[in-house]
Amino acid sequence: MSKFDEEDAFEAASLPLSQRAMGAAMGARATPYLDGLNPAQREAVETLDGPVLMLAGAGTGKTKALTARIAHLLTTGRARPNEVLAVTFTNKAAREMKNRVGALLGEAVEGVPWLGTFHSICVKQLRRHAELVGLKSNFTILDTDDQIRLLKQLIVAEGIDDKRWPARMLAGLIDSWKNRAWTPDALPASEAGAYDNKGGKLYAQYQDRLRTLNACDFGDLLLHMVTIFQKHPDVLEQYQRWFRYILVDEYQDTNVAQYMWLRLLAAAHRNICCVGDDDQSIYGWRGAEVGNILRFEKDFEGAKIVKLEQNYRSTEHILGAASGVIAGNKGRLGKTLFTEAKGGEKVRLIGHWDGEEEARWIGDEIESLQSGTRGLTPIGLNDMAILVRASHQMRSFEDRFLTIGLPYRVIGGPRFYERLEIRDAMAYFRLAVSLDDDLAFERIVNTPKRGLADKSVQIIRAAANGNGVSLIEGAKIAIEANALKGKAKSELPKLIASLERWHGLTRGPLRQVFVSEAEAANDVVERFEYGEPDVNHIQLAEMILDESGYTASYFKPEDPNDPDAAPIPITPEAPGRLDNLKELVKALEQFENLQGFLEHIALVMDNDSEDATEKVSIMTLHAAKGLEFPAVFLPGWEDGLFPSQRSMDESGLKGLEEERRLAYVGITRAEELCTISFAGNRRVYGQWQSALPSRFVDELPERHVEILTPPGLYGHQASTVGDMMDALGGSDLHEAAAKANVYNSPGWRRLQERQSSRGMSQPRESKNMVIDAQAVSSFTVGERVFHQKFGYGEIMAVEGDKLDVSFDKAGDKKVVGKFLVSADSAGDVPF
DNA sequence: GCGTCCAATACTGAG
DNA sequence: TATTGGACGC
Repeated sequence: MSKFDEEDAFEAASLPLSQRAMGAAMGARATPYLDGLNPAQREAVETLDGPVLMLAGAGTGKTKALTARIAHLLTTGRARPNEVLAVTFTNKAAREMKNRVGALLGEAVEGVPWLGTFHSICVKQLRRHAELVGLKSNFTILDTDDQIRLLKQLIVAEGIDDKRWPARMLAGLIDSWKNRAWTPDALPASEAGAYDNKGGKLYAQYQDRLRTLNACDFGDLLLHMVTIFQKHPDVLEQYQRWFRYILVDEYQDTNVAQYMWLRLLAAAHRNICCVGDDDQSIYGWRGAEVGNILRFEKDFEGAKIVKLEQNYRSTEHILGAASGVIAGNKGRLGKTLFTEAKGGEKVRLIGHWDGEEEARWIGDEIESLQSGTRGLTPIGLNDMAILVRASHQMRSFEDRFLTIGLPYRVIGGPRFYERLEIRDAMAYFRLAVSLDDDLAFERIVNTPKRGLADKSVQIIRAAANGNGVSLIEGAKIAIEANALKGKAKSELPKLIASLERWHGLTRGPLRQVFVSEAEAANDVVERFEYGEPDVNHIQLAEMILDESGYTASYFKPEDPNDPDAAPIPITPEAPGRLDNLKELVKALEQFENLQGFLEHIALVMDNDSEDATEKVSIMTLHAAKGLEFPAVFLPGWEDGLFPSQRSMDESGLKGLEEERRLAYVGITRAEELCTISFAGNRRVYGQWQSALPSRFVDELPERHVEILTPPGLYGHQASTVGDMMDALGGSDLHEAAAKANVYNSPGWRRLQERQSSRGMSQPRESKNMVIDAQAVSSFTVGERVFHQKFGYGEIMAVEGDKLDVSFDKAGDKKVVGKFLVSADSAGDVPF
């Protein structure tokens, strides 16, 4: 938003009431957005004054209610668009809400300018008041990577062994302190002692350092605003008058800092409407306090509580399964979701031998759903999603889908701006905008390589520190003092000259402009502004990437003697990096200048590219919150993976309950078809590990679940591996062995137990196909064996189920017996 | 100062 | 297994 819009907004807040009433009269329009709301939703929409807590279960139309509420505020003239503050957690949610408000209101009313994430709104505010916390309004926002580099410098300077005390750990601590709105001086003694007793000290140093760098991290955005509101009541009052109506999405995910920020803003008028679902609180690990939602009534006395309990999203079975799982949690606010939808498919459950098998099966399943075999209506790829617990699970799906040519998109993978080349390019842009951005300077001073490595940087840094100036000024001093040698001596002046030239091109010539009467009254005598620059920011960006030699550094000339020969990439990923840089430059088109762009990148830019082609979505359960799909796959339901071992170790029962909510979120994303799966074995760090099915599997109510049989074994009689291979019609031993052992995995046995206890039909002849456990796991020293991955080998030693095997090709390994097949029983199958 | 090799480490998760 | 960072050699 431009400066002028902001001024407008301030004026709006101070409009006389009579004029507002006039606006209301003129704005008395039809209210079509109220049609189709159920009584609860309608109540939530129409209760405009005073605190409202909307407890909205999954799929109960909460976004609909929220957007209708905004439309209602505006249409009835209660508020002008700039008097409404609407906060979300993710960019995606903000975008969605913007679109929907726009659609409800048509062209009639401009969207709500103060609709955004906590972070983006805080940046806007902090730019206005930066000086109150010792920053300039053009401060830079550091991402996690910058943050860790900076911390590392401080840690090393303190003489701490950063091996034993990693910077990441400190970053995590500081982040959690900021989430709880603890500034260094307010840090409880119990916390300050963390990190080898130096946590508090380093936190203070870090904040000082950020201030001198004119920078802040994500956590600071909120923390600084809370500090400002607390120390400068006049500023707070301004915003309280300004934001007459506040709406908050996903309230269950607010951390203490966000909660304080909201409470301060709403304290005067109390027109705050929070929407949340305690059952979907899945961000405890980053400081979210479910307590915030539980104590809403206490904080805002007389709050109206509206429960949205009718689910419009999922079938009866899906809802039943989700409710069954979440019922295992204690201390819920207690909502009872219901649906009028009847019938539909049960939640499907299937066990697999390993993660690859699971990926294969899901790939096949997606293809058959897509083509509508099995008499079902075809489902488009856009309507299917795979939701995983941890991002590393995505890999097996990507691999598989690439081999079968199934189009997919990964949502929320490594963010666009976190990529190496984007960060490098951004560092150049940051320097062009502000020459004293030391972090950016350090990043690119020797990128591409120009002979300015550690030693030169140390000299520059010493010169800068010694004179209390920025690195670029320090560099100039170092040059003056002739402190540099070799290549550095010639390259550094060139770099500085380029940077200064680019900086000069970010703006036009300085010229005197007219002083308004208002300014004159405030003793402004004269005023200068920069004119239009000679080159626009897009040309400038291209110029920087080109002249710095950055783009060229990814390529080498095919033929050094022929200048026209096509350059060839130095690494295989170079062309991709170049594409990303092009995309970066293209994104610049939407902005007026580099500065505006830099902010957008840091805070908003994600890589959910709106792509026209149909694709299956792959994402984490966290990223899936707020989304819905007709068909959802939930793989990897294994204890340790989901629920995550780490979560349980760190937070015990609390952690387990959060995992359970995550399961609830996952199941409730599905509209029609929900398929849960687990694998008995999975590669972790390249090592095979076996696991039991998730305890959440056992919590699924049986009447809502259908158990599927793994493929390939229907109706065949087989008693040996060889027979089975014949039965499978394949000569692939790997596959046959894998299939056979499905029936040995604990998960499979548990499935079977469940089936037989309910008197359900078992997969035919499965008993016969179970390879005798003894045959699989008892080996003798000297025996020849075969392993899926390592090939043939000889048993050297046996310790319980762990075997030392000397493989012919792969060398000596320790493996678990169940991964081995006796070489004899493997037969003479050719490989 | 730069490149290469080896060892340690990582895989919860968002802005 | 993939990546990364530090030690080491040129």
